[in-house]
Amino acid sequence: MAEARNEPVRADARQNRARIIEVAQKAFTASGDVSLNSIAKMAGVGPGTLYRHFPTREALILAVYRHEVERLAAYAPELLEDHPPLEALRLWCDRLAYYGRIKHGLADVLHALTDDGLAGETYGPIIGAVTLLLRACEDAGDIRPGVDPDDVLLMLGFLWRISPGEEGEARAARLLDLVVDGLRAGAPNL
Amino acid sequence: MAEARNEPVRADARQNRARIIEVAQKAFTASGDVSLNSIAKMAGVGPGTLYRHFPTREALILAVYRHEVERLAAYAPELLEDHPPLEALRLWCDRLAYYGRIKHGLADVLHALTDDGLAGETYGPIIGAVTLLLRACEDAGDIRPGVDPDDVLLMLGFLWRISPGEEGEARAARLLDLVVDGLRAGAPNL
DNA sequence: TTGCGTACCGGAGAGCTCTCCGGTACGTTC
DNA sequence: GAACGTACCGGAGAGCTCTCCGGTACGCAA
Repeated sequence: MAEARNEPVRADARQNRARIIEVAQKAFTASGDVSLNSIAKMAGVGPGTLYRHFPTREALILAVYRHEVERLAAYAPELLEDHPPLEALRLWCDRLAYYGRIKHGLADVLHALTDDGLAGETYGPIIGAVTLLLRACEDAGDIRPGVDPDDVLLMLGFLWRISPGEEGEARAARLLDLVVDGLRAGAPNL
Repeated sequence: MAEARNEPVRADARQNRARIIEVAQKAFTASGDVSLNSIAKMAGVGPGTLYRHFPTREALILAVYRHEVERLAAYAPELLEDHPPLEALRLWCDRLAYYGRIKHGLADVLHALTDDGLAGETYGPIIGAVTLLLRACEDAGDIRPGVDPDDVLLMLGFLWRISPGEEGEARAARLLDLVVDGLRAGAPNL
């Protein structure tokens, strides 16, 4: 169970690694078939550097994916500091939706990787984030008690199936309103 | 159900296609990561020709695989013409074993393709071949009646797990003797 | 601060994938 | 058998992947 993430020792190496991931994220979401060469150039490093950090294309994609998940999970506590719980929940869902639509573009590549322990690595942090938000909402009395994080994610499953674009944005927002409204404390049913 | 195999119209094109498959088969079984360039060169055609017939590496591998299966299935009736049924069965099993060990080398690549309707395309012809051989043996009274082709293939499953090489050959032959002996008419048990 | 060991950088380059297109020769028609 | 349309060939080449290695500068110790 030793979490063997290969974080470099030297500061410049860590910076390079982070910059590559950042650039790769934008590049990959724009189009799936970007050359690793061009990503290296955009990140201001040589091909050799990129390939030392990420030996294969898959490795880079995986790193981007992991990074996204981590940021998404870390976003929940940040939101709770600056917003009332229910609003934080709603904002977080917006971002989850955005993330879902983005990931949709990478789905082809990602699909080949899901054999690994990727699913667990993904849903763990995400469920943690949802749990945190729900508990805050419950404590504030904003939503009905006893809402299960898993249920929320289940309901939010549709976000993954909305394709990116102008229209998708609007549609996701509309459906999210419905879901969040349904969770509210004053909601009629049940 | 329209079998849309893209057989070329012109004779030279068909020859080229066949030669490429033949060369690719040898090349792939020798090592999985042969360059398509070198295969084209070995087949005496330009890269352009190879890529027109097989747009991607996967397509070529798939074609090789299909070709092998077809030849294996066609081998059964050939054997029955030249040999007594039980001997034919045994010879066919030898070849199945050989094929199984070869395919073992391609397993990595093949694994990614098994999502398609490949399984059906494989086992259909193979089961047909086994059925043919078993019926001939039954008619000749060489084996006990009521042997199911599926059962035979099931028993022969171990062939796929024997790795290629000198030692593997001998081992496969020994185990095959056991199985075929078990099928015989005069066998004691049951 | 200076000096040292080494982790790390990044460009040159070999080799591959895949495309484009002028030329060739196959099959057909008369 | 001769002439024609086109299916097909195959090499040149652009661009990519991945490696190797001399050089750089980071972290550390004194």
